[in-house]
Amino acid sequence: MSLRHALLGLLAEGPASGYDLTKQFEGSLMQWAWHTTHSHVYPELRRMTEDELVEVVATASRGRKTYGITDPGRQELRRWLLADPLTEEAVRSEAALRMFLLGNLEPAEAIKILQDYADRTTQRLETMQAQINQAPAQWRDNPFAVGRLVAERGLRTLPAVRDWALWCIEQLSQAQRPS
Amino acid sequence: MSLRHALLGLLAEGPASGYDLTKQFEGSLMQWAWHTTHSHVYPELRRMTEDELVEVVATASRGRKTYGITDPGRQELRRWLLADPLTEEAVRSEAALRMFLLGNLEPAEAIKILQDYADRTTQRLETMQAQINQAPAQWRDNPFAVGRLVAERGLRTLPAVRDWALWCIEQLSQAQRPS
DNA sequence: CGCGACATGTAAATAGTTACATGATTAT
DNA sequence: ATAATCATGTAACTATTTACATGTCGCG
Repeated sequence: MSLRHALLGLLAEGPASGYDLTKQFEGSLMQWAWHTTHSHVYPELRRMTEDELVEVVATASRGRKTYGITDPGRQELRRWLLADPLTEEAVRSEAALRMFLLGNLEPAEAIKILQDYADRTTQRLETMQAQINQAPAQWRDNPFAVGRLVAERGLRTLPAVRDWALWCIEQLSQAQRPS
Repeated sequence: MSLRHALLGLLAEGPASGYDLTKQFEGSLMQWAWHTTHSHVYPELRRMTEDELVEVVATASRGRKTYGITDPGRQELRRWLLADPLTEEAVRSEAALRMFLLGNLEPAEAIKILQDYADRTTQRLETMQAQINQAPAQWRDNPFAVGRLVAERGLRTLPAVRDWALWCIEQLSQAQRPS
């Protein structure tokens, strides 16, 4: 139930509406840590209100409801952040799965997919770098800022991923497919 | 519905039972590409049989049923592997999410979590390296072997992840937390 | 004969996606 | 006025997890 903690974490920075929170997911969170949609966010906020982890602190036009984190909410966030050492991430990546099964294609087909992947990885890296450069120094120079550390993670892992894809292409080009 | 394709991909290598397939997930697939449990595998195999993507090719003692991929199954696997360029992975990583929200803890607490994470990453890298070294050369030297390319991905991304965690620790140690 | 690994399943609950549905406000 | 964006929700479906449940075979 990590959506709940993601929302608590964002609300710990300050009050926000379901709409705002959804936008934050679409911004950076989605790319690096967690993905969701408004259809899941709204009901979850309602349940969290029932559980008294958040509360409606303001209502505005267009039915906008601003939520704030409560004390029990902060406690729960802290509890979760400090909980058991991250038991190893039950990874679920469609990209990795395809890579796993690439041997089922002809070398030329596999190479094309890897090349696309490498290209898109390079683009993603460039976009990230640009985003970081354009961000206010206040965020860029503050390791406590939400998402700052995770952004750096992208800068450091994407090149490794790209190099891996290029290495794969080399291997597949040289190899004769064994029967 | 990638579990279906994961199963097709594994069955493309040769017939196997639900039990065998679950074990394969617990082995390498789980760590890098996809995670599942037998409770999901068995019903999915039944549905895939109904859809004629796989068929029972043998039954043995203890109720063991060996499944084989059918021609439509191979077609579907191929279709999926060649489908639309991997639209960017809707990431969902509890580890990354915690990192995202680490700013909510005291620096010392955050540093401890990052240090644990770095340590576990190092261990994981060592384990992987050992696994690859111990694997038969037949697998190690064949880029078409199932999981061979993905294993290499681990070797190349884990050091970047570890270095990232260490970098974070440095940042947090130096920084004064802004109000 | 008893234990561990083999082997398969179902049921109940939770989580997540996609499609449907509605309406208000703001800028052009 | 009309389009874009703001803003919220529900419904139906699919996927996933956890717990329950059962029984077999081979080895010591």
